[in-house]
This record gives sequence, structure tokens and C-alpha cells, in this order.
Amino acid sequence: MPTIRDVARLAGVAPCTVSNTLNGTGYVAKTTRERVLAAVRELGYQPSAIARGLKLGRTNMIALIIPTISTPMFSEMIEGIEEVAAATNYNLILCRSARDPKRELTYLNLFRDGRVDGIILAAPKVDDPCFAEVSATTLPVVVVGGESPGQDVPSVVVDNRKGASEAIRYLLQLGHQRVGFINGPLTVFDSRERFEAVKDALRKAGVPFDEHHLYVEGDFTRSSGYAAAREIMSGPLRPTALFVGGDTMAMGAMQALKDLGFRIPDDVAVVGFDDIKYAQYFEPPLTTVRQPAYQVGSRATKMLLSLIEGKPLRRKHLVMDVKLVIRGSSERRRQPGGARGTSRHEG
Amino acid sequence: MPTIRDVARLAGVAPCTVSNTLNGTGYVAKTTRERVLAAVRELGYQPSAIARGLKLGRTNMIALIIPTISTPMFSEMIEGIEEVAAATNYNLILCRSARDPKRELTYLNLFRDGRVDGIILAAPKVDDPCFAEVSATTLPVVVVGGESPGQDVPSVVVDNRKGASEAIRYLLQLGHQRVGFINGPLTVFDSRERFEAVKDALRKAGVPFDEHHLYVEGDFTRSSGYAAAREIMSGPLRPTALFVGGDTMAMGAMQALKDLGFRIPDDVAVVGFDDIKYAQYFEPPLTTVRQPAYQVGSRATKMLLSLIEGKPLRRKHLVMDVKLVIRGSSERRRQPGGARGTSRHEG
DNA sequence: GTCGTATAGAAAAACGTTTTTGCAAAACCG
DNA sequence: CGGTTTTGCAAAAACGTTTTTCTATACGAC
Repeated sequence: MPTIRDVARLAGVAPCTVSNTLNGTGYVAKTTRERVLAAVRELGYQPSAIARGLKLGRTNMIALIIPTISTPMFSEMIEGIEEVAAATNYNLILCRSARDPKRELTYLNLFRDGRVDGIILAAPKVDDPCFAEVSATTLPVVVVGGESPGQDVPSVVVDNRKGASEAIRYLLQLGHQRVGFINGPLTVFDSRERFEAVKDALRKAGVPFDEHHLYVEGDFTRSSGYAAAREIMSGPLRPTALFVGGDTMAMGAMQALKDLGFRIPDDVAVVGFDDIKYAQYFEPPLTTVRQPAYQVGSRATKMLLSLIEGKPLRRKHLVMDVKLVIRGSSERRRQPGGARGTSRHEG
Repeated sequence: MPTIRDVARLAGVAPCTVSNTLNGTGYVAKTTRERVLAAVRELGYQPSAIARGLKLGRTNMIALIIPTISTPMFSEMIEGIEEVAAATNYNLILCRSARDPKRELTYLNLFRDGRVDGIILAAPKVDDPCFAEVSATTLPVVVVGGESPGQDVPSVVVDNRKGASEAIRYLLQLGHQRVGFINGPLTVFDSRERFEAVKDALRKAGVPFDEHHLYVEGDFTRSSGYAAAREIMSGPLRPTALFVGGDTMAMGAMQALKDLGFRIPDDVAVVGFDDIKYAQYFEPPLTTVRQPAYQVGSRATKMLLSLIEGKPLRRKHLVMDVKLVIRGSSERRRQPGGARGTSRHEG
């Protein structure tokens, strides 16, 4: 690899002149500039990002610490993050935490070594030790899908309370009196918010919530949704509707319902959360609370970039809107014919 | 951020002694070591990855240039790559190419600046200008899902020919005489191989292949699969089976078949390619050629790391095995009850 | 006692940039 | 024409490490 010195030698100038030419800083005469640029082309010179980073104190890289990559919701979020980063000339370093606070902490510490300009921490656990670490460090960090009451870390979350209570109100309005709730683990911020909102909504409607027989926690996987639905449906308070805090779990739950001989939505209505790309192609198509994963990612990245640039944030905590999308898993409707929407994504 | 000099000052030694202590190089007395380590702890010192990278000439980072992130197959591949990288103390830089050779080229050039130690280039087009660029550069690169006859770039691909011919033979064996083929774009390596294999398999069986009425190219999206199926099914040679080169497209194709009033598999059998996580939950579950996306990623990464370490590759071109997985979309079988397999993944 | 030889640590060069400072020459202004 | 400002470029310091080279002490062996 040629260095700036090689270019300088070939062009018959000093290294700083090459730097000035390439960066448009300082004074450099037109003829000199052309000589330098010719030398650059001839040698195929490219400034070392590392040396540059060392000198400038920034690397134009951001890190993303996220539980998993291949989950539809997180995939879309990553895409939102990547898009904004790339458009702003930043590169994205991807780290899988597997929801393990230890791994999160390892990465968080690792990245204090100047290799990134900022970090997006996705879906840390409630009371995750990361929060303490984050507010102790000077590196810009924004959290998505999590908040910590004590430390005031910038964050982007979705309106879990609205989504959950809307889902419950909708099911009650359809006439359901016994609603089962399959939630994610309460260590997850979203799950905790949805849990509160579901209880609230039911209480306000005067419907009792039996935490023993109508509530099960899964771990967001399809199989956990399957098991949870089996458990609830074979309990003494067999519900006529199921609210599931995650579409993949809802997929498993629907499978369980079918295997148990229940018809959806006739015997049991199902409402999910997320609106992953596949939800509309479930059989029947899944009614679910849409959360804008892509936008969560892109907004968080914009916040982080502001932080990096030293600009003040207009709002330190963003709550993204959600929306109940009604499809066939909750009520019988006219069979939609033809293509139902298209997808930007390939597969 | 404290530097090595601060630590040295506090410990009363020279910077090099701190370096030697931390890296286990050179001689350093036990008492000195302890003083240094104490100083490191007290200051919360962490060596700058950038300065280190500059001096050592490596960064422990690899870049991945990949068409999309949120596609199930690519997501899994990314996970395989990340896993191996993380286990070997490498970080992964993620770049979305959108299958645009220009963007690929931009990244490829960008990364010659020393910020990464190697590159994985996923799914470049056939005759992608990248190949020339790659073989011109000295940076280790391995290509997945692509090969270039001219340049001898290390690669990992799946056995598209075997998969496609097996799928076709299977459908013929079921008694189908007119088989439609919905392929990806021929600019994609995999599609091209599958195209050849399908033609071969049909020719060998003495079944004519009507490229006009039984062959359509989509772009891997669900909607393109939908449109392609509609086109083929409304042509003059209405087939009784459809082989679709991509599960997401197959999903769209199945939707089209249903909308047109065909029963699957009774009227039309469908076989896909990929075996994405959701394929087994399609309605009916999709018969498809399983390709080991995760392993493709992990093997490619291992190859790249070998290259980076300067170790010779045992095999420069890997062809990963594929396997036809028979489910309900191709033939009626006993209805499987209970949980059908579990998933490692959440979501 | 002098000579190797481990041991322990310091000094300084190097990695490839950017940036400050410095110094001419040219241009401008009265 | 003298002085100021602008223009054009070079020298050198700096970023924070690692590594080579060097010095110094202690320890045996001869």
C-alpha cells in the first residue's frame, strides 16, 4: 500500500500538501493540485483509515449490540440502522449479545477503546448492568427497546402500552370475556410494559385477569408460543381469545390451537405483536400490533449521530407509535383476493 | 481517555514497560507488573484499538458485503459469520449492497484503506466487476454464493445443481409431466446454476422444457413470485407442478395459486428452494431444497480467517451440500400433530 | 577480577495521517 | 515604494501504540 509520503515524493511536494489537496484544506495551487491528484491516481493511493482515525479521534464507525440478527423484527431494525449509517458515511459493527448482559458489557467495554464513535444498544434487560456502565462512559450511546428510570440514557422505544391496551380493548369489544395473554419474559422492557398495560386495560373494563391460568411467559420463540398456548388452552379457564406479545410466538400459538382442534378465529381469536413481514401470510392472516422496527432503528441512529456530532438532542426519549392491524385471525372478514400488498424485501 | 503514558507515569515506569506488561512481551519483574496493573485499574486504562491497529497493521475486523440483511436466508448467513468472527475475536462490519455492483465496488475500494483485515462478499452478480477488483487487491476476500471462472477467488457456494435436479426428478417421479419453473434473475449465480440443472434434469427425463410458457424469472421477492405464478398458470401449458427458486417467492406463488382457486398439492405441487425458517409453517408446509445458510456463513468466515492468518487453504472452493425436504406442498401425507421441531431462534 | 548472560527496564523510532507553525513570494493598498 | 495581506508550500509535532535497540544490574563461571 502506498503511503502519503510516496504520493508526495512522486508529485514532488511535501506530505502535508497531499493531505491539503485531498481534504480541501489550506492553500494549494491548481497546478500542484493536479500533479498531486495524478500521483494519487497513478499509485492507487488511499489514505489509511486507521492513521486517519488515530489523528482525528474518530473512526466513522458505530457499533450495534443486539440480541439476535436473524429475528425478523431485529433484522428490520438493523436494516433501518444500516441505511442511516451508510447514508451518513458511517459503517456499522454488528455484535450479537444473545440477551446476555455479560456479553453486552464485554462489548460496551471493548468499544471504549476508540474503535467506534458511538453505540446503539438494543433491547437490554430491565435492570441491565449495562445502564450503569453506559452512563459512566463518555461514549455516545442510545438504547432501543429499553429504558432505565435511574440513568437518563437517550432511548427509542415503541408505545407498548398503547399497543397492548388497544389489542385488549379490541378483543373485549368483539365480545370476548376470557382473554389469555402469552407474554415475553418480564426481564424484557417491552414485555413488562405490555404486562402492565394488559392488566390495566382489563381492570378498567372490569374483567378479571387470572395470572395463574390466563397468563404464561414464553421467550419469544415459536416453540415457546406453542407450549404456552397448549398450557393456557388446557387449563380450567379456557379463553376465547389470545393476545400474544410477539408474532413468532403467535405463530407457535396458532399451530397449537390448530393441533388442539380449535378454529381460528371462530373458536379462539388471536392477536399478535410486531407485525413481522410474515404475519400477513399466516393462516389465517394474523391480527397484530404493528411496530415500526425499521423506523425505530433509523431514528435511533439519527439520534446517535447527533450525539456524535455534538448536536443537542431535540428529544432525549422517543416513543414510536404503534397501530393495531386487523386481519383474519381475530374476526371473519371478506376473503381478500389478489395480491395483498408487496414487499420491498427479497428473500 | 487515559493513554499508556498516563499509566506509565502513575506506575513510575516507561510506556514500553506498560506495553510489555499488558502484552506479556519482554522482561518485566513481578513487582513492576503489579504496580503497572494497579495503575491500569486505577485509571480504567484501555489501549486504543486505533493506535494499536496502526502499529500492528491489523484491526481484527472483517467486512461483510451482502445484498440485504432482513432476508431470512441472508440473516442466517450473517449469524453464522458473526458467530465465527466473535469466537475468534474479530468484529464484523456490515454493508448492504442491494445487489448493486457499484455499491459493492465502493465498499471494496473503501476497505482497502486498512480498516479491515478481510472481506466476505456475498452473492455478487455473475460477471460482477467486483471479481476483477478482488483479484487485483491484496486484501483477503472470500466470496459466498458466487464464483468467477476467470479469477480464482476463494468461494463457498451451495450445490445448486444437485438441489435443482433433485427437485425436478422428485416432481417427475410423482408423475408430473408439465413442471413450471420460477427462477431468480439469471444475473445471480445460484439462479444460473439452477437453470442449467433444471434444463438438464428435464432433458435427461425426456420431458420438454418450454422456456416460453413454463419459465419465468422473478427477483426473489414474494410479490414477484405471486406475479410469476399467475403468469405461468394462466398460460396455455398450465403445469401441474411448480419449482420455485426461493422460498419467499414460493410463498407468493402459493398465494397466487390459492387466489386462482388451485389446491396445493392436489391441483399443483410446489417445491421451493432455501428452506427458510418459515417454510415449514406455510399452508401447506413447503417442500423445499434446504441450503445450510448458517454453515455457508461460518465456513466462509473460517476460510477468510485462515487467509488472514496466512495459513494455506485446504480447499479453495467449497460446495455445501443441500437436501430436498419433503412436506405437504408437494404430496398429501399424514397430518403431523404436535410440535414440529423447535427453533433455536427467537423472535 | 573479568567475562558472558540472564534479567529489568528505558530511549527512541516507527506506523500514516493531520495540523500547527513558519517562511517565502506574490498580490494588494495607501 | 513600504507595509500588510493573501497565497503556496514545507517542516515538524502530534495522535497512542509497539518494537527494536540500548543500558544497567545481578549472577555465575572461569
